[in-house]
Parts: sequence; structure tokens; C-alpha cells
Amino acid sequence: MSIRSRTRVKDALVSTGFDKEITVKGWVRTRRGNKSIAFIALNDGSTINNIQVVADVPEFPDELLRQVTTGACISVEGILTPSEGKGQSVEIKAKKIELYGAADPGTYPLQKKGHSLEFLREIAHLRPRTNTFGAILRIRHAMSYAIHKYFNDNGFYYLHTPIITGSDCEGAGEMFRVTTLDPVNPPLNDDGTVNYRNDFFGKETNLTVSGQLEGELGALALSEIYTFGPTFRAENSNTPRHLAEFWMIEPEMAFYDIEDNMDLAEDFLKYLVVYALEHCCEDLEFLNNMYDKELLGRLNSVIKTDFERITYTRAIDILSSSGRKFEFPTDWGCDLQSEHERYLVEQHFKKPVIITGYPAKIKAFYMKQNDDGQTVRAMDVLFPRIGEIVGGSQREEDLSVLEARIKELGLPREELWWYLDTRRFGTAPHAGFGLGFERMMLFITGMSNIRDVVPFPRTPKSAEF
RNA sequence: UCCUCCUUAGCUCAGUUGGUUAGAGCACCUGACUGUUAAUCAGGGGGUCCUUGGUUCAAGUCCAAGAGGGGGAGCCA
Repeated sequence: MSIRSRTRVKDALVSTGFDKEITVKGWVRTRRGNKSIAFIALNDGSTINNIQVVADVPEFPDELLRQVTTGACISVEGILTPSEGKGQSVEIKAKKIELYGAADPGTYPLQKKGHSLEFLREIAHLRPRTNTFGAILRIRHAMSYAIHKYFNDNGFYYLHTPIITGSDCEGAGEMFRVTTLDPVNPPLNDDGTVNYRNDFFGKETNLTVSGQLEGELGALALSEIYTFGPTFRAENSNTPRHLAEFWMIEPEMAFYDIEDNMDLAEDFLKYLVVYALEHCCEDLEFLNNMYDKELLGRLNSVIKTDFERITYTRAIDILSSSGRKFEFPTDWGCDLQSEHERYLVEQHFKKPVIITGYPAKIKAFYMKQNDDGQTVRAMDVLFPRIGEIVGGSQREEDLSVLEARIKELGLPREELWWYLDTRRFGTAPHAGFGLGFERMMLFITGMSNIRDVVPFPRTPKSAEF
């Protein structure tokens, strides 16, 4: 028999093939019992639930059972039977137990009792074996799949935008440099600056902070594309909502205006929530019970409600006439701060809010300018607890307007020649947005720290594992 | 980067006004128990009180600096 032939715990738990021999493999969560009988809770990650293995102690070598402790990995051959005890419907009467790997109980860091999330972050190599992280990682997989499924089913093409970029004008944040030059003794120009002509790419390169500009190139050929890949920001952001390495989904669509863009974002977000509720029910129930009693209620309410759509100007009016004292000013032209966004979403509307029509001067160069000459067709989707989860816009497709804007902001026009070419040749109205995958995961799982919804978080001063 | 709080056993935490040998629960080890459910019961081992310096007759406790972590803010997704 091949070593991989096994019944997954998930399948065994719902099987009615009683009195037949099956093999399960996994990691021991707990072992209870006495001199004559042992109960082993076994988990293989296929589900949050464990299967109970029952062993008649005298039938197994002492040495073997002594090593079947929390954390050990074993293979069990036995008979699937309806459980004699309460608490589970099926169990396995063990006939043969093979120990793949012991886990010294004195030094194995994970215990049957709950650990703090802070402690688990220090042992991120082992935390996937906990109920919490098993659930989160299964949900993370399901959400990744749902993203691809949604776009595929709606005629979008998955475009792979580059991870290494020679463009430093994306303007989304500080970048990580990519180089093969000797950091101790790099070649220098006469003026003392680093000479990148001899670097691997012959120019200065960085890790991408956004695939949007390249995404637009794809949309202006394939009509509807999306990207879904890692994104890197070297900002010194120390918050529960920021990572230095995170995943971003960026759909980009030709022949969409800002209204179509909002419709897509709202439909997409609701689709993901529905998908999670339908496919990750047990994991979500666990998270609801252990971490956030309002999680399921919140998820269910979001899919039933229309997102509130307001302009920036209206948002400022609401904030100014709210009678609330904010730390930051709410004058027209000021950027909305966290406290403003939270007030709008959590106090005023009590549901997701999409804000459009931001002042041009606080938004990026590529956003479509409105006829008022003041505002741009930007949109931010604000979620309860998370804040900004989506940021997007209709793009400026008019070459002369775009060039004027680039000049106004002092951006390096020459480096954007390829981007501007799309407006020069067969330009089209188009729009798109970016969704932070881990921010979506925060909302879906109810976790409060973004470091707990990614397997191996990278944050300032932290790149362990 | 700024503000603020925290750091005591493997984990979670208590430790009074500065005062003898620093405690608890869980975990671990030993033993008891023939269906357990975070099993239960009895016993046992286990400490660089984050680091460095200072105040004091005396510091886990007070002061200063540093390190690590949490929360809030900024930047953003």
C-alpha cells in the first residue's frame, strides 16, 4: 500500500462505511485515558475537527503509546465505528499505530490549552497546527480560489504583472531595492552616487508596490483583467493593518466608468463573503465562538445590504455637521482620517460605504478628472473594523490631460513613456481598483491583527521564518 | 516615525507601602483510575523577575537608558 493512501479526517468523520478498515494520518492534539484505554484526538488539517482514535492499551507496546503525545505524528489503521462515547459520532478502533515523528512533551511549544496570538507569532513555524491557524489557512485558501473563480466566471483574464519593476513612479509608497551590487563596495559615479549601469538589470530596480500600471496595459488589450500577487511596501508602518509583504488583487477593466467600477467592487466583495459562508462554515463558526461573537452576524449583514455611496463633499458635510469633535479638521480638501472613516461607517451609516469624487490634489496622477476641475473619479470602499479595504478609480484616458497632470506633479514623464503610449494609441475609458487580500481576510475571519491572517508575516524589524 | 501600555516558571498571569526562602492555574514528570471530551484525583521538579546602570541598610517593586512586544496615530491596501 502506498504511503499516501489514507482517508482524510474530514472524509472519515462523515463516512458511514462502518466496520471497514481505514487508515488515517495526522498530528496528535490530545491523548486521554488510563492503563487500559487511550483516546487520541487526531487532526490532519483537512478540517478543524479531530477524529477520535481509541486504543486498547494492552494491545500496543508501552514504548509506542508513551510517544503518542500532543504534537506527535502518527498513522493509524483501524476500524471505523459509531462512537460509544458522547461528543463525536464516529471513531476509529485502532489495530495498528505507526509513529512517524515523536514530539517531546517537555519541549514542544504547543499545548492543548489556548495560547495568546502574540506567543503564536513567535512560533509561526508551528502555529499552522493550531485550530485557529488551521481555520485561517483553510479560509485563506478558499478566498484565493474564490477570487480566481469569480473573475474567471465573469470573463476576466489573470494577468501576471512583474514583481521586479524598473519604475519608481507608481507613487504608492516606499520601495524595496533589488540589486546584485556589492553592498559594501558598490560602483560609484563621479559624483559619489551608486552607478547602477553595472547592476543586474543595468538600472535601478525595486519590488513592485502595485501592478496597476501594467494592469492597465493588459486591460487595454484583453478588456478585463485582474492581477493577484505579492506586493511590497517598505513603509515603516507599525499597525495591525499593515504588512511589508502582502497580496493584492487588482482588476482593471476597459469600457468601465466609475459607476461600473463600484458595481463590480461591491458585487465582488459580497461574492467572497457568500463563498466563505458557504464553504468555510465550520472554520468561521470556530472563529466566531473563540474570537469574535459578532463575526457571522456581520458577514451575513454585509451581503444583504447595499453599500452606501456618497461623494467626498457629502462625507465632509456629514462630518462637519455631526457635532462630533474630531482630532483632525474636516475642511473640504483635507484627506479623510481613520477617525472620520470610522465615524461614517460605524456610527453614521452602520454599513460599508463607498466614497467618490475626492479632491484631485489628494489623489494619484492617473485618476480621471471630473468636469468641475476640482475632483477626480476615485473611490474608496470603507468597511467596518477595517477602514479602507478597496481603493480605485476611473483612469484618465485623455493623453493631454494626463500629461498636464504629470507635469503639474513633477513626475518623470520619460519613464512613463510606455504608459502614455496606451493613451496615444487606441485609448479607451477604463477603470480598476485594488483590494488588499489580507484586509479582506481580516474582515472574513474577524481577526484583529493582520499578522494573524498571513502564514509568515513580514513587518518592520521582523522577517523570521 | 510619534504617543501610550506591557515584559515575573514552558504558557497565561498574581505579587500590597521597597523588607525573611517570589506564588497560582494550566503544561511537564511520577502514581491512581476499564469510555475520556481542554478527562479527573494525589504527589513532584521547574525562576538571568527582559538587559545594563543608578538610588537604598535592603529592589521583582523606585529612577534612567536600551531591547522586544501590544494598542492608538500617521502613511496606505
